[in-house]
Amino acid sequence: MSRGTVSRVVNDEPYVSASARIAIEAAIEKVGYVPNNAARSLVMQRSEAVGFIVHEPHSLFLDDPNIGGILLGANTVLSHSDYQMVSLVIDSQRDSDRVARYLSGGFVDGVIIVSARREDPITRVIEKLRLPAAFVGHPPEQSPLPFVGIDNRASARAITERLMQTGRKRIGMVAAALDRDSGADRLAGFTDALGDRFDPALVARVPLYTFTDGIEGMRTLLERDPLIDGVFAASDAVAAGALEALRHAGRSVPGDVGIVGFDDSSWALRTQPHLSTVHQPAFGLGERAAECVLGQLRGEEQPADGILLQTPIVWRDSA
Amino acid sequence: MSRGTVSRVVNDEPYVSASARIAIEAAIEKVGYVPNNAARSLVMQRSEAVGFIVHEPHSLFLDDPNIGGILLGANTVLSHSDYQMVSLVIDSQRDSDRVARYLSGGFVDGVIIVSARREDPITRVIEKLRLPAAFVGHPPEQSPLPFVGIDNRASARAITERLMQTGRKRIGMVAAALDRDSGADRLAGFTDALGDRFDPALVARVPLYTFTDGIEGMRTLLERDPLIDGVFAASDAVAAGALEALRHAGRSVPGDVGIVGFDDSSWALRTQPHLSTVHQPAFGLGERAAECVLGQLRGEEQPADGILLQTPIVWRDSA
DNA sequence: TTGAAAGCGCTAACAC
DNA sequence: GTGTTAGCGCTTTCAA
Repeated sequence: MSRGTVSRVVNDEPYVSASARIAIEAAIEKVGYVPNNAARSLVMQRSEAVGFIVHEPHSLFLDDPNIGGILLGANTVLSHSDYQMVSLVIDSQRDSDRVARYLSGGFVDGVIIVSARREDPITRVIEKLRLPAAFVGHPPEQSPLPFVGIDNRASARAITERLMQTGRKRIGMVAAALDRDSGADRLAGFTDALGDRFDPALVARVPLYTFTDGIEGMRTLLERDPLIDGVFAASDAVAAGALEALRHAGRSVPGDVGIVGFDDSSWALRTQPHLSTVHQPAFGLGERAAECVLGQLRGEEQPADGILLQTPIVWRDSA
Repeated sequence: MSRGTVSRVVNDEPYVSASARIAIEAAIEKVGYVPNNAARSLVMQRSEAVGFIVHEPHSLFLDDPNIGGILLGANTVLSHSDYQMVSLVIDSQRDSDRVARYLSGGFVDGVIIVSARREDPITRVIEKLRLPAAFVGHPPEQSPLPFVGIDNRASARAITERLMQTGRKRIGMVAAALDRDSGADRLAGFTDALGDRFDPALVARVPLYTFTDGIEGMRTLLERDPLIDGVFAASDAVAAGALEALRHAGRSVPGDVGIVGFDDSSWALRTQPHLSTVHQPAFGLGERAAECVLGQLRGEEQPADGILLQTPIVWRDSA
């Protein structure tokens, strides 16, 4: 039998006689033949795989409750269209360069990027290759690449307003990750909501969306104003940390202090009391990003502005 | 210039004149040339990539604090040797088949598997291809493949004994995931430690290592014996759930009840009080698994028995 | 319905 | 030092 006929059998194509098909299938079984995808993707010029790139520092990767949801959402959609999701973790410069090479190589037909950095070689490579892509969160500035995200500013504003409606007088914020769009936008939304009542002294700035930074930030706030009675924490993890600090300081929640978070992650139900927070649709973000890449792969034009998903407020017991 | 010379330049090989090198580099820049890895890996017969396969149901994937650590540990080692880690998530039969095809394709030179299932097509493919592999946790039965893990049984026994030493009289366990080796082994270790004092009625069985199952299990235990004063929870997440149930029941910890967990995950420091638990070296497991695969890639023979890592007890405030 | 042949983009061996 | 050539394992015409 010739290579051509075998290829037809393997790919379930027509124009193969039943006898030949059976003979070849038997032979495949006997020899333990497995097709080589590298060769196939070389000639087909596609790999049927989509990259999922996570660019987070160690500590954050472990702490971030959204990444898992985004990943699962993306995988669900990709899997449904029979694409293999391959996720690539970047946590060093070396990783970054290697992933850039990997993408260049035709190992993936498209890519989903979670939390890209400015000046990332990855972004340049994607633009140069014209690789179908979708960013989750904000795309790098000036980049014409499509993205799916949430409106951090409006969401932060909405939950802060809700907190104000509970009658709190001195409302502060533990602002985190101000070097990133999400962090800066959440602070902006907080400022929007407070308007004239905004007091810069009641904003504690911490580097990351983590539990420990939450403790730290809340301590600072308590030192600056012991009478503080409302807090917007930049994320649920931060809120959980703040709760811990408050407990140590002997303040009750929501009695003495009302506190709200952001993400509606698994943290929200683990704290005591449960957190009032903004729901972040992690799974949905992953799904939409995957659909966006798949759409481009099919040659459909995508909306240039990006897609923003809804972020309902979930009101529980912490405020 | 010929293809050969260009290839030499791209791969930084000797025997290229300075002038040619410069001319070619300029041309590469000008044309925006990017090498095609699929073609390279076809001729080289290797891809410089190692697969990281996670086979967990949705809910567990999000809740399991170890996976992130294992992943990061593996990536660190792989990255250091300039291998690309590509992680593949399986959460459906369809995923499983597709990953099996992916592995067959020469897209990866080796593979690390976290929590494989028996009768998984993945395992068969790996054996058939003789793909260098390492399992994290227990390998499937009868499989000669190397693995790295911990001694769940001995660790469970050790922490239970420690709990007994605090003078508790009625010690129970919230046992989870008994369909998996880790879950079954932890229960066995608990039984070992108690010896004659073991009372089957004081074991609550729940399906998963989750917070909610922890609540459930603890409730059951409380119903069966309201005077229970010591609990070994099969994981920290389970312990956190148990703590929640205890709080609702008005029991103090460690006053009325002493409780210990397993994993030493981020849960352990988020609960109130902090958990006494068994440290699971997630990062180290990932590192060793990666080293094991890399070793095979270099042609070194690996220990057939598997590697067990140490699991020190971390004693805090919950018991 | 099948076989033969070309070629995907690259590396490696060998000649020049 | 550099060009030439022969594949890597597959799909895809095109002829038979």
